[in-house]
Amino acid sequence: MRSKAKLDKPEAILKAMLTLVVERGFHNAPMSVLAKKAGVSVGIIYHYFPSKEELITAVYQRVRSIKRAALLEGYTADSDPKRALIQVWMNAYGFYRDHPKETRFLDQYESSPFACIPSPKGDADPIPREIQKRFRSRKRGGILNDMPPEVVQELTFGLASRLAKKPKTLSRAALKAVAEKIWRAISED
Amino acid sequence: MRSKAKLDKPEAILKAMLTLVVERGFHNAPMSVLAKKAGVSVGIIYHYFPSKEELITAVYQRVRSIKRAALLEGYTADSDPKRALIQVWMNAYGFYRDHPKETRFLDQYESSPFACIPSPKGDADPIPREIQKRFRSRKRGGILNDMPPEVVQELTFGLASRLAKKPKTLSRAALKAVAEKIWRAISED
Amino acid sequence: MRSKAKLDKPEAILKAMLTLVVERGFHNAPMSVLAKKAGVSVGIIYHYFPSKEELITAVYQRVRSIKRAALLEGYTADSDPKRALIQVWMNAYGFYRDHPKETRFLDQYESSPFACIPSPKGDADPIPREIQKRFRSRKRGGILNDMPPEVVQELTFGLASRLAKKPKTLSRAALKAVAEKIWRAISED
Amino acid sequence: MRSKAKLDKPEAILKAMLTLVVERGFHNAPMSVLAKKAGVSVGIIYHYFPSKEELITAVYQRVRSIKRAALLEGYTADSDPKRALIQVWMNAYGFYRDHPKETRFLDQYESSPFACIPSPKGDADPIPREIQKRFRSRKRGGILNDMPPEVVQELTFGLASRLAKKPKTLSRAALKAVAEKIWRAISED
DNA sequence: GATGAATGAGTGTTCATTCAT
DNA sequence: CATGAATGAACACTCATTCAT
Repeated sequence: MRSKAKLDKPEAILKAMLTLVVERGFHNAPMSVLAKKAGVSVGIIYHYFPSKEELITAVYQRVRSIKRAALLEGYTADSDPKRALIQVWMNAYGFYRDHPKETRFLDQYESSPFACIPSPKGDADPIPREIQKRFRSRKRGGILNDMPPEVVQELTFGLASRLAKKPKTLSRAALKAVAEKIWRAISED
Repeated sequence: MRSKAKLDKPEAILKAMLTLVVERGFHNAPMSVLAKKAGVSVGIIYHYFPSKEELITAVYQRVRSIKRAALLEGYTADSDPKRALIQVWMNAYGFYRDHPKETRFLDQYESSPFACIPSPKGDADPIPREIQKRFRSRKRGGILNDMPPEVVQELTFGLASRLAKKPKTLSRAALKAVAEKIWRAISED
Repeated sequence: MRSKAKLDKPEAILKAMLTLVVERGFHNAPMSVLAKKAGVSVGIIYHYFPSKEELITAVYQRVRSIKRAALLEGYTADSDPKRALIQVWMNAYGFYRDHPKETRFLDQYESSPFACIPSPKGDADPIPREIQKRFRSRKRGGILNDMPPEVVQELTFGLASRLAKKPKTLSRAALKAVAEKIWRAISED
Repeated sequence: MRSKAKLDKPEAILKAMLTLVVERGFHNAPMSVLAKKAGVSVGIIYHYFPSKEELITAVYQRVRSIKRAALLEGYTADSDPKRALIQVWMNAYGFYRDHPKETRFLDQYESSPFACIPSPKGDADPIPREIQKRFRSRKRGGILNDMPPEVVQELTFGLASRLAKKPKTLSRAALKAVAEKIWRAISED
């Protein structure tokens, strides 16, 4: 049994690429630098990932799934809708706040011509189905008012994402206050 | 008097670069391709712009100033605040809707590590001073409630920008309705 | 008027590649070495040739056309058939003897998996039409006996090519003698 | 006793390399692909062969000895010279016809700069001594006319080799006819 | 014997930039 | 002003070879 911690190379490579892209952009992230940063040889990167492009896509998918998990933390289907919404909203803000690298990476990836084709069905930032179903307009069996769903999504997750990127950190109280306002805007007629 | 306005080469270069970057990303926008697209020689580009990087920065600044003008269209300092806000809000949505290339360029530029150092003071999407002054919390001599200014900005321009990028175009009526909600959220206590 | 001899770069590149391939083989003929040998930069090679593969193909086509011209030197349609054949035969031997590099290149190219697809119609070593027509079996309006045309071609050009590659140079007399034998073999019944 | 003759790994490696080189050329025949094709690991190849180059040389030597055996099949020292020659000639044609991969390999190997140094004395396609001795000019104690031995070899084995590569298969009768002509050319004065 | 992860020098190719014309 | 041939450092990627297991 090796106690050598068995450096997980693909893992190290993904992490190093995330950092590198955030620091220097897709271009300016040469494989040679990546290798050095990850503490591996150039060759081995190609053992685990078929190309730079696919490696970056892999980073993207990894980050997305981490994010998804973070958003849903503590969420239960049976809780009070308002509480649930606020919970997820705070999760979102927290994620972006606590994972600036992941956030910057997502932004960069999603606003580059890369991302256009590969994710045709999923939204760029999809709320998992279950939540989507619940937070619908009353007309359609949900609990919200008639605002278009795009607007709702932007008022919630989109807003959390953008606020989290601002240099100023909002206090827990301020966040709650905003969340309340948002809740009113999307639930009251 | 030459009517060949086409001979404005710097102009042609800037336009071509905008398109190229949107289509192919910063990388994958070689100067040789740019030259062809702009109908000029490679050499002349360097006559007008000292480097690729500065050329891209020039495109960025151009686009920003166009955008700024668009946002303020029809705005007058003496109009009713609510009307004014809604006016600007609609301008913003309209700009993003009608200038998808410019919008994509801005996104790409601002989420790339490029932008980090050069514009340290200016916000990524600043509302011109005059407006900023007016739309402040009542506490600070403005007309809004106590929400932090970042939140206000995101609820207005940020929201307009994100909605404009969605595939679905919102009707004038829907937009108005959203604008009303937003107004309430940022002005009522 | 430049007396600088205006080094013809594509020309220099083709020549250098011919030599390089003969000396070291397709593999082991790196573009960097080629550039040095041709006295140009790596980049300029790609200005004139889209890829290494196409460059090699260009060398091939060039060599083939030089060879063709050499084979036909001194040939006239109205001369005595036997004299004509012997003339061309001697030309062939002479070409291979005097152009060992070109010969080696052709061999290497034509026996590599490269060549398989690109020249589907032309034979690997086609005698120009006009000659082909003339040297046919009597049955088909020519002057030769019934040997299959493949055999005839191999007994003439093929043989010349192989003999020319042997280390020993054959005397003019010996060549004539062989040519006579061949003539008999393909013309007498 | 294991009937799994397949376990002969060196054998499998040699065979796989032969095929690989024919299909893709010396370059483009990576060891990793070879390993997969031969059903072995990369490491084990280096257990049996010191390097790629020596492995290819081993393939070459193997093919040559197979070919030699094929050429001599049915040959006996005491048979009629003309019959013997025709026999060997037909063997040669048959070998090339029936072993296209081996033939292509030999061609490729012998026309590459590989082959130049290692086999300086042996001809590219040597007739075993015994036969060489027999088929000499009468002057030198043999049975042929005065043609240089290179010519004789090319008129016999060389010709067979080239004809066998042509797409058209020659009938047994046609082959016999050609063989007769050749016999005359090299034996009659 | 046997494996295949790991290495890193080497390859073909691109592209920002320069400069003779 | 204007051109585009020319440069060469830098890049993504390959592959013969090694070696810990």
